[in-house]
Amino acid sequence: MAERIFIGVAWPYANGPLHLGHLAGSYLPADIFARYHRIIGNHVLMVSGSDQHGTPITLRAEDEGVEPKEIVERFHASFLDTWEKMGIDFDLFTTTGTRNHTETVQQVFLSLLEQGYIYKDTMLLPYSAQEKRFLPDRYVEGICPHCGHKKARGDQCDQCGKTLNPIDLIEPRGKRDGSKLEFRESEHFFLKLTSFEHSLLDWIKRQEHWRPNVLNFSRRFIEDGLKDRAITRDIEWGIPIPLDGYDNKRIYVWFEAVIGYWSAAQEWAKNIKSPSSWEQFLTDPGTKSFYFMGKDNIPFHTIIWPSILMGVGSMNLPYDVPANEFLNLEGAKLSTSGNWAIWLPDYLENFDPDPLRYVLSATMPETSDTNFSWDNFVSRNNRELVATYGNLVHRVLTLTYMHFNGKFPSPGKMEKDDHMLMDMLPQSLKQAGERLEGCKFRDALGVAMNLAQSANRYIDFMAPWKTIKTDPIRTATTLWICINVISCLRTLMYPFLPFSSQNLHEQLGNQGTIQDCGWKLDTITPGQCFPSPQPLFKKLDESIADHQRKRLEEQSP
RNA sequence: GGCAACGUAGCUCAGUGGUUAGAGCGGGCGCUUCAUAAGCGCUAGGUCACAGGUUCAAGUCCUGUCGUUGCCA
Repeated sequence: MAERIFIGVAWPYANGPLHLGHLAGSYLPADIFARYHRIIGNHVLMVSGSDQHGTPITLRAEDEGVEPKEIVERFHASFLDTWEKMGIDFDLFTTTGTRNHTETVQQVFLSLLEQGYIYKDTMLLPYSAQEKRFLPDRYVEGICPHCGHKKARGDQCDQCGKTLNPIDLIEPRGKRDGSKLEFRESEHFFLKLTSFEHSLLDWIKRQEHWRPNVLNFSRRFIEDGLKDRAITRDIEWGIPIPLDGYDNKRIYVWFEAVIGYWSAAQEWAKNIKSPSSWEQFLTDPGTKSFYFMGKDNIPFHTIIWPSILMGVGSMNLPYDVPANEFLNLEGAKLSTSGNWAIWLPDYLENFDPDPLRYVLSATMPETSDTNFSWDNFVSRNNRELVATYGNLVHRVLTLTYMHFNGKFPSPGKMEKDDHMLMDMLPQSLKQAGERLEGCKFRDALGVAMNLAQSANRYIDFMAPWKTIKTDPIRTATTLWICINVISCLRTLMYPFLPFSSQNLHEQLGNQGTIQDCGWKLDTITPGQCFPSPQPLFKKLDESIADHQRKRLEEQSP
């Protein structure tokens, strides 16, 4: 029976283009997972959207002298383009800038307020008499109390790396005009996380299928004692508080963005003209929900979002939160501000999507931080994608095309070696399926590559290019089996390599989409025609690695 | 500074307390010629960060040190 699977993916800030870290950490694993569930016949709803609020966006807008709206529209368009070219197939990728999202957030806010899960209190905040307003943490500058750095920001010191509050700074000043700041009381709304402590802990202790890092981190986080957190700020760019008298304040992003999962599901339901169908995905206890993100985002999905859901009531809590660790680049941390990143729009101008999907899947930071290097990219493309998988397909299809006139042959009597390889096909589908369901993506890809290798061994041993001279029936059997392997690989690789799998699907003489074929072996029909074979992947010259690495070093200051 | 993790072959990464620690790539040697000079076999390569401890048995569990990462103060 078909299951329902809800997939929420972290919302990227619309203040710059997407890079490799976004893809490896969140969007690629989510897409692989979604494609697998769709091809086995489950009902999938995968949503996300661009996060249009938050100070990084207002800062960039001020730097460029434009309205925040202009920034977010530019990058939202860029995101949509990247998803399409990269093959990240959302059911909906919306934004936090929709009226629907504002209404949903405000309803949740009021619901929690009525139930006493949100309350009012005052905080001491930096106030600029010059600008006549409270300043966000990042607009405050001063001397770091730890290392004496003169230009520490209100949220963090870049020299010693410590996180700060504006009130910690010595001689705090406004970042833009350098004016002296005072601290004034400001009224704000707080989310009463303390009231969810017990139910959260009970719930988390039962999530034994979670990744150890996610589970341990979340459990300790709660056991150390939760603190109520302010969910409003003195800013003008964001979602208004749905009460009179708070015109200069907005709901803060970390509360509002996670509610996007809900508003996106509603928007999707409206789009398909079935406005209540979101409920099946978010409230039906039979639906499993998965949230994909990087490790920096864990507490928002294992503590804050579940608290909101518990507070609202009758909502599904996350079934799994398979957060990834981080991807490094050429041995160093990715840095957006330092321009140490591979930007996806730039990548896509020079390369195909599947090689990157392959390399990132093979080195996905599932259990610890991993490293991406251009050397490794070129090497894995050439040695694994092209040589092991692509070349297997090409050698089998060209041999068959040559000797059997572009038609699949009829097999003769099957021997022991034939059965051994054929038996691997359903086994591989089963094994890879289990690993995909458990979010072990590297392992699942390994199952597919292992099958390709076994087929290479088999064809070498059988040497159909020799037997064709003496035993056409033996040759027909060998190639018929190899084509079945290829047909199976087309399915196994589909979640990882959707473009080349569809290509192979067509090279095998099929119509329609591979997704409609299901997660099973389509045994080859003898006599079926197929077109003249074309290589699935391009071999890359090794100088490309040097060239790209130099480009990276030059772009980084 | 507190919490959570990570540290394994030249490189990228696996490894549930239980033989002699694995895979792929790269290196060396050989075979093959259908295929994008692709494929296959054999082989070398390790103080499992370091130091203690628990155990019949530790890469795995515990303590400390060093290094890296994330969250928090």
